[in-house]
This record gives sequence, C-alpha cells and structure tokens, in this order.
Amino acid sequence: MSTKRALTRDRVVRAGMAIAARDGLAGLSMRKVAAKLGCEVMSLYNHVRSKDDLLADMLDEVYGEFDQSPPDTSWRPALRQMALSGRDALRRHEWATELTTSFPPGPNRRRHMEAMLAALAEADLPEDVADLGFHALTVHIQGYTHQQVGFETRSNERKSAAEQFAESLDADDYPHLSAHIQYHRERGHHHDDFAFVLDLILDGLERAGGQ
Amino acid sequence: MSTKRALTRDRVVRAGMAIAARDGLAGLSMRKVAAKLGCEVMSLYNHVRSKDDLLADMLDEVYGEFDQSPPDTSWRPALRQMALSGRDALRRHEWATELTTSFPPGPNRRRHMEAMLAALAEADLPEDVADLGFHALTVHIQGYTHQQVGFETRSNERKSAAEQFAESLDADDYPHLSAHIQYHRERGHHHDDFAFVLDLILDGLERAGGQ
DNA sequence: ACCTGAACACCGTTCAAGT
DNA sequence: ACCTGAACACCGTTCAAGT
Repeated sequence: MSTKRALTRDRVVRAGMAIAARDGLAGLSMRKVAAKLGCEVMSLYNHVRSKDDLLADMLDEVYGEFDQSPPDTSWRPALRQMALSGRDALRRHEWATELTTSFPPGPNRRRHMEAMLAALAEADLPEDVADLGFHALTVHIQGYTHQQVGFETRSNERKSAAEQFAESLDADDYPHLSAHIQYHRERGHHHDDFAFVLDLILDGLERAGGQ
Repeated sequence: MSTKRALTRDRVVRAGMAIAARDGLAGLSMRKVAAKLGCEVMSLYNHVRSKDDLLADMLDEVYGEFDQSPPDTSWRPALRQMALSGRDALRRHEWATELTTSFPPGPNRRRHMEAMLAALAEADLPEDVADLGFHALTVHIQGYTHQQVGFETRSNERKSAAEQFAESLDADDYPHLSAHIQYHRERGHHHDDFAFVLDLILDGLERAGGQ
C-alpha cells in the first residue's frame, strides 16, 4: 500500500485527504492515516502537531484549488468566477465544508479572501456594502455547497434517505412541504441553483453602487 | 447531581442538550449523559437507538423553539419573523448549526419548513422563484448563523483566536484582508448583518413578483 | 419492561526509549 | 532528527444476565 519513503507533512496531509474522501470525516483517524503510510501512529506527530492541525492543513489544501482572480477582469465576473470555482473545489472534497468554520484561515484561504476583497474594492461600493457583500458571498459559497453536499451524500449512503423521508411524509399534514419535495424529485438533482442565487447577490451589489 | 427518577427519552435528550451547551458537540458523550442522569451508559439505549438518534432529537428540539408563522400576517413579515426567531434559537444552542445537514428533518423542523413554504405560497411567486427563495432563506438562517457562531465561540475559547489571527497577518501581503479585519474590530461584534442580508433576499423576492 | 456488568473494537495523545 | 512500543484515558455499542 505504501512505498517506505520518508514521511513528510505533505504526505501526511495527502493521506488524510484520501481517507476523508473514502470514509468521510468521521471515518478519518490518525491510525488509518498511519496505516496508509505504512508507519506507526505516533510517527505522524513528528510532522503534525495534532489531528486538528492536520485537518486545518487539509482544508487549506482545498482552498488552494480555488481559482485566483483572473487579471484584467472587472469585479463582477472576477467574483463570479472565484465563487463558482470555489463551489467546485468544495464539491470535489465533500468533507471540506464541515471544516470551514473550525480553524483560522491558512495561507491559501487568506489569499482567496484577499482576492475577493480586492475585487470588491474595485467595485467602489460603500464600505459597509462591500463588507456585507463579502460575507454574503462567503456564506453562499460555503453554506449553499454544504447544504447541497449534505443532501446529495446522505442520499447516496443509503440509496434513498431522501426517498424514505419523502415517502414517510404525510401530504395532508405537510401539503407545501410535500409539493416542494415532489418539485425537486421531478426536476432531479441536475438543476443547479447556486449560480442563480450568486447572480442575485451580484445584482444586489451592482444596484448598491457598483458599476 | 440527579434525583433517581425514571429514565425517559425526553430526559435523555434534555441531558444531552445540557452537556452540549457546556462542553460543545465534541464534548458530548453517551457516558457523560449517563453520568448526568445517574445511570449506566447502556441504560440510555433503552430510550434512544444510538447517539445519532439522540443528536437528531436534540436538533429537532431546537427547531421547536422557532416561532411559527403568526396568523393574519402577510408573507413578507411572516417570513422575516420566522427567520429572525430561527436565528435566535440557533444562537441559543451553539452546537445546533453543525447538525442541520446531518439528519432528515424531525417533526418540529417539518412544521417550520411547512410554515415557510406556506408563506412563500402566499406571495404568488413563480414556482421556481419560490423554490429559490426557500433555499436562499434556509441557507441564510443556518449558514449565516453557523458562521457567526463559529467566529464568536472560537474567539471565546481562547481569549483571542481572532486577535491572534489578526496580529499574525502581514498587512503588506494581505492589505484588503487586514483592512477588513480592522473594520470588524472597530465596529465590534454588536452590529448584526443578519437582518440586513435577510431584507436583501426578501427585496429580491418582492421584486420577482410578490406583492 | 427496564436496567446493568463485562467485554469488544475502537479513539487521540504522552512519554521514554530506541536508532 | 526521526521513529516506535507501551500505556493512558477515553470512545460507541452488543449481548447476556439480572430484576
């Protein structure tokens, strides 16, 4: 399973990401990481301060996959692309959204925050509007994706956690909720509302003074 | 610590909430719940199928504290009040936001979803706009609060995780990020953007066809 | 019907000992 | 400098035995 190469912080982080991808965050243990690397558990602690330290690094690695703002693009398409690529990166690593509020941002995430704020600064918005926009975009990227991932993977674990819920629901007690679920079942999971709401936020910013 | 009253599912859930409030979700163990109730661990399993089952019930208990839609109110203030009271309930129980994507909704949460959808139905929006509105509001209530709670409690654990981050940040490398943090430090945590963004969403819905 | 002792298969982490 | 064995203080959960 593992050539006996020297242990590195980077190899530990990468092994952690591989296990989280396969077994989820709950299934990630230091012992499994060690097994994957062909070493003993305690060896890991020579390269990583603690499990939390490892998790923080794993998360920042995901932020490293966010697109940087493309140069020579006006603020709106720049923000749009960063948000979409961030959503994609977070979806590639399903375990990541759960960690976004757990640690102070690492270097990659700092760079991403800086790029978002720089784009907002270019929009010449009042300071408080720019601040609101920043948090609205951040919550949208992380929160919306978190919700979507949670729904999709729960559906996969058991073929039909969502189906079971849908069927257990009494349409007489919850008419609107039943109709809502029916709507989503008919439309399938293919439709993606992320970009739609993203554009609503950007519309709001533009209306608030950007140009 | 505990009169030797008969064990109930409700007493188990309430004990779980008390421990989560004190020690956080990570500090909640079945053994601690048992200790608080003055019984052995295994006794709990007579009233609760598993730890996950307990967590799902704890979460639904929080949704029980969401305001129901007040009767005879038009859709916009109704949605607004439900969102604000939901935010308050989730903030009262800091551990709750982390669980919102983990389980299918229990009865209290179903009632809340039904009430939100009913209010949206009254707005006479196109079906897809109503659907977008529902998810935008849901993500806002859970996601925004999750982020806010995460930031605030991380700041409390160590007097200054946020302060430390702020000071470790090189203003030359991250000028906008530094300014952003400075902005929040000056304004303090008292200002609350939740309602502001909430109104932006409601504005968007109103513009999209509600009246 | 409800409770519980013992046991199983796990955790993260420390520390002293090895090389 | 890096690795590791043994150990500590925990986990959730099963199962058979008690009342």
